[in-house]
Amino acid sequence: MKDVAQHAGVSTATVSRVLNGHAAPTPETRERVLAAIEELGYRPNALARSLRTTSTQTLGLVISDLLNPFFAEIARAVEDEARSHGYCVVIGNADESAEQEATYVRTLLDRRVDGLLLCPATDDPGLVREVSAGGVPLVLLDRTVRGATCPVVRADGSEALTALARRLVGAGHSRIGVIAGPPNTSTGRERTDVLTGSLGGLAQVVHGDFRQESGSQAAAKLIDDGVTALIAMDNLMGLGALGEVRARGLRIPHDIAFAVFDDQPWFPLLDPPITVVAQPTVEMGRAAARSLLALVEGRQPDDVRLTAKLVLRGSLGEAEL
Amino acid sequence: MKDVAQHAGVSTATVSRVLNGHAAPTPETRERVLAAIEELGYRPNALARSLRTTSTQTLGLVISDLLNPFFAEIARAVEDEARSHGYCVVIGNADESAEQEATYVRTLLDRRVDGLLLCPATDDPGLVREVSAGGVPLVLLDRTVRGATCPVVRADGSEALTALARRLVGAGHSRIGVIAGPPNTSTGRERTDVLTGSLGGLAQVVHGDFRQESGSQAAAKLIDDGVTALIAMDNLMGLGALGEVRARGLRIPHDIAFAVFDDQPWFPLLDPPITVVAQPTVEMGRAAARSLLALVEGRQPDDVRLTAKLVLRGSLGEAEL
DNA sequence: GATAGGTGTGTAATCGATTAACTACTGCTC
DNA sequence: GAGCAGTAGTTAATCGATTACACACCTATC
Repeated sequence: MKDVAQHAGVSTATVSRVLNGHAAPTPETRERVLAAIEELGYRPNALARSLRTTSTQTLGLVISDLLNPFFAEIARAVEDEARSHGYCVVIGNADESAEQEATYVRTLLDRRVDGLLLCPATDDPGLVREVSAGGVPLVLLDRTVRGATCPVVRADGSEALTALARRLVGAGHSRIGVIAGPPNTSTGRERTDVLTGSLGGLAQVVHGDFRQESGSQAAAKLIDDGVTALIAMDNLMGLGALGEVRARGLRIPHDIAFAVFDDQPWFPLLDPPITVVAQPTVEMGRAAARSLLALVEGRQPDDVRLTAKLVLRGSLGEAEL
Repeated sequence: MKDVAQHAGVSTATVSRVLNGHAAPTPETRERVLAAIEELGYRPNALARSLRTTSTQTLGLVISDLLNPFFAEIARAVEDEARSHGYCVVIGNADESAEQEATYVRTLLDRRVDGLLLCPATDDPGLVREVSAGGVPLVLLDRTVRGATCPVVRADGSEALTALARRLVGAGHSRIGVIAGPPNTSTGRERTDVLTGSLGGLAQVVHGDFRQESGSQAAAKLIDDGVTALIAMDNLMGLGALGEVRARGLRIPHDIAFAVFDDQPWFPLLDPPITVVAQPTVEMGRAAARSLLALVEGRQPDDVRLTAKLVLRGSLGEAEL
């Protein structure tokens, strides 16, 4: 910057003003400065700028698993929305580990992100409190924590799950296997509660960890127990469960009815196509980014609750008639 | 930091020394400083530190599309490897747009990432030159550019593709549809060249853009042209093509043979499971991160060329016998 | 007991921007 | 022509760390 100033025969203050479109400079001075910048190929140092202004134009996003297409899609949407507002997104991968999550959150805070988007790995409010105490804008995404005091953006699957349950019961299923998420995550617990609630005593629950492997194990156990329907509470566990079903040569929906919470582009390609509860992932991501940006700008956004929809495709068999 | 120093009755220099495990401080002083840090909940400002040290402990990763599981997996691997070396990764989404790619690269440079990992959207070397001119360590990933002078990490699919071609020809296919990537990307061109080379005049090529939609369109055109086999050059176009095949009620492999470059966890679940050329994505990501870190540390890593493998699963029909 | 060599800390410059406060100049009014 | 307003640009403090250099003190040595 000093070089540019010298080159243009002005002070660094003037260069800075030109750069930031500030009040003062004469068109003529402006030209000179811009020419010098061009000539020297000068680019301002964002670190120095941020240090001075205490704004990094950066949002942090900590998610559980980038490999999970659900989160990848969310990340993509967040990034899109943020960029359109001139913000960058730094993504942190927590790997469903509370410890790694905390590490990442702290790293991002150390780097002075302007705001933080968090898909908490557990419903323990400790980390959330820590962030709030630091005065950094925080929005929770997809999952919440106990006694959260910050805005939350999530999908509500109750209606869709209730409808799904009603159909299965109506079609005469009496042993229904639920591959649930971890009970210490809000989504894991809530979805399962809704489902078991509307299934009465017909539900048989096995908890997984939102990963493929746990899905196949849970499916194996439930099939051994003689369930006639399987519902996986997230797409990765669904993938695992599907593998197990195939491995045993069971036909969907003839031998077993099947549904997954969370849609994927390849579900319609299966034979039969898989019935799902589809979450509005892109909208969730965008809404979360918008809420966070509002918070960063000093406004107080409301919680956002988008509704998930039941998409019938045939894998439930006669329950869909 | 000043507060901590005051609290511990020392100077900021001493605090800094304690923080960085430097030579000097007495165990006793150390204790006092650490206690003060603890008490005040002090966390150092990474921006200030980076400004001073000119090291951000951050790598930049610019990829074409986070929604493409291939890149998501790579991103994940890069992040993993980087973290294990104490580095953060900032991910930028270029959306297969050269312009957005350039914007992102510049943003990352402005933020003084210690190194940059790039999956170039086109094979135009302009951007790469710009980065190199800035003296920032750069490694290309998956794709290269014309006359690249920096290390490149990629998968070599020639052998697998040649084997695939031989099988199809051997099984008597005489019109083979190739859904190719954009000709202005190195992967798009190379894979197609290898394939058409070994297919002699039997190949019929339609170019897509590595997205699902272009895959279905290309498939439609090729099927209309009467091909008896389809090969998609990336998983998203494969997804699109598969949709088109299904929509027309064609059976694989009976009516049409099918293969995809790039494996996905759900390919084995299709009926029949899809034959693929599997790239070692995780290894690519890790290798790229390692190469970049080597470069950052002043060493000169070699290019890395990992081999992709043909995985036969049944979607080629008699070509697999 | 003066000198040299070590050790542990403090002082202050520095990284590269932003910006409040100030100065210098121009032009206008009475 | 003195006074005032307004404009364009400069000077220097500041953000929060790191670190070269200086300093004070202690111990060995001759």
